[in-house]
Amino acid sequence: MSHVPGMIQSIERSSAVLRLLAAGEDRLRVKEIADALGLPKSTAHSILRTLEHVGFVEQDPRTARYRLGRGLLELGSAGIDANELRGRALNWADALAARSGEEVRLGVLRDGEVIVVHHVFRPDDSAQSLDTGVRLPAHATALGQVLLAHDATATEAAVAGGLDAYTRRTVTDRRALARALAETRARGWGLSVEEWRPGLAAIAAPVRTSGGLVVGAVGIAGPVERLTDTRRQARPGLVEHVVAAARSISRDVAGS
Amino acid sequence: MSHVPGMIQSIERSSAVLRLLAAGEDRLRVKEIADALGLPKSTAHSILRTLEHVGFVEQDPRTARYRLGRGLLELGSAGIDANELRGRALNWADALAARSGEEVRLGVLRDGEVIVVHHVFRPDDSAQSLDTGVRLPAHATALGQVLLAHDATATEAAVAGGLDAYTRRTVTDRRALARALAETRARGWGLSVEEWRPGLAAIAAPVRTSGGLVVGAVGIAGPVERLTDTRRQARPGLVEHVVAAARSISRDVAGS
DNA sequence: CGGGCACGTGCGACATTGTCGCACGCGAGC
DNA sequence: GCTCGCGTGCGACAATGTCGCACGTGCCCG
Repeated sequence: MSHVPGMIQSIERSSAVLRLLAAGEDRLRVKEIADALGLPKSTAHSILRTLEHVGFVEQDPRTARYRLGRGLLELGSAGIDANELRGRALNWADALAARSGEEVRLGVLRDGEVIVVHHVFRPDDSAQSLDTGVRLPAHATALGQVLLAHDATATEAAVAGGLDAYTRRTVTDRRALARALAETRARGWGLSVEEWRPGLAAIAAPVRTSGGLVVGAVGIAGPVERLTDTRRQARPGLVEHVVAAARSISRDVAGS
Repeated sequence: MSHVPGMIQSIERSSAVLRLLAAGEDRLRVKEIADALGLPKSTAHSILRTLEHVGFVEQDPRTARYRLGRGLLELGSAGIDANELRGRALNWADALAARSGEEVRLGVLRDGEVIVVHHVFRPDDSAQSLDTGVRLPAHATALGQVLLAHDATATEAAVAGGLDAYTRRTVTDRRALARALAETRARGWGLSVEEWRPGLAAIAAPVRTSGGLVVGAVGIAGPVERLTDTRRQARPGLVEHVVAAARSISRDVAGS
């Protein structure tokens, strides 16, 4: 563990810990980190405890292994919060509802659930209730699947907490969820067909910062027969509207 | 400046400095950082000097202002390096060359330039030279513009270092470059028409980690009349191939 | 089932290190 | 030219980081 006189040794050591965790795919234990850096176990533990406290490192309670924390990863994005996200998304969400003819939701991931931070009614006069502030299960909704697709930590927590069934089509199997999330990442948008409510489908796409981090998702929801074709695949025109709206919001967020 | 007993105070302070620099768009001076955190100027300076030494902070020598450093931003990309990126991209790049009928390049941003880490020849028998290892100007190439579009620090450095003209169509104006990069971000791929070499055009798309960070770009290059239509816009079929290849590579990177 | 071992955690003594006042040089503004 | 504000670095010393040790937990093996 190299130290240059005149530099603050404990800060040098903490940066070495962060680099070590970033360099490998495996999570590491206190002992492994201490050995790798040539530090006594107690010293390494003190550093990790502090890094955990400031959010730069996270420890899996089951395995006691450490990895980089969300607080560090978020340093690359300009700390955009839910209020700012809504402010940036307002007009685009209205436009999306008008174009798609469906209701629109904007959501963020908090404590393993989707929080709806903005909701636009379907443009017709049907009976609708305002959803803003509502929490939705991440694994059973298109918004949630888009957000989970780019947040491995939250996905693990969701799987560990159990994947509840809301309909007989809800994805409740860990491997099936992983497949759905991989597909969502690959095509750039998510689809949920009767996983949350019978008869309802939803399409969602990620909102990103200029650094590319996913900080929210925007989507439409409506009856299955309107959102999907006879093979229960998303209708391309609607996908295009959702993806375009997500991009527009992302552009606004990036300019902030 | 809050301190919790039992935590290493100097590490807490260094994390507060990093968060402060991440929170605002402006670079900050020693004095401003010290005042914002309620620390004596000398203490703040010691922390910044160490953070600079470990690469987590950089100081502009002309203005003495500090910003987050590349060493910190690279921690978020899970230490994926150029070799691993090439390994993940090999087969997809071959497939892209076959589908598009054009040559393919995979690039990463290093020291303000694009380094070609992988190059696939055009499937015909025309004369071609291997480009692997070559450095290309970031602002004048589609690969580079995609990478700059997601790296504000590198963009500023490029602008500060001067935007050289390679053809009469190269973007050399700061504002024009910002517009091109915003457009690249918004549509999810980049286009360069005779900006690097007369008669040549290129289309590129970003390769991302599972967290959404852009760690490379993949693209095709060929004669203008083949890559663009009569209005010098990218041909949609080719865009589709490039974007699909970037997604496939991203999926492989995310699974690593 | 019991014992041994490895590990993570936390306490506390004390040596070392981080803190921070001060001085100086530089640049900008008047 | 003078003044002021700032960044930088030196060095005294108080505070803090270091780290050995003890303990509890979980796992493995006989």
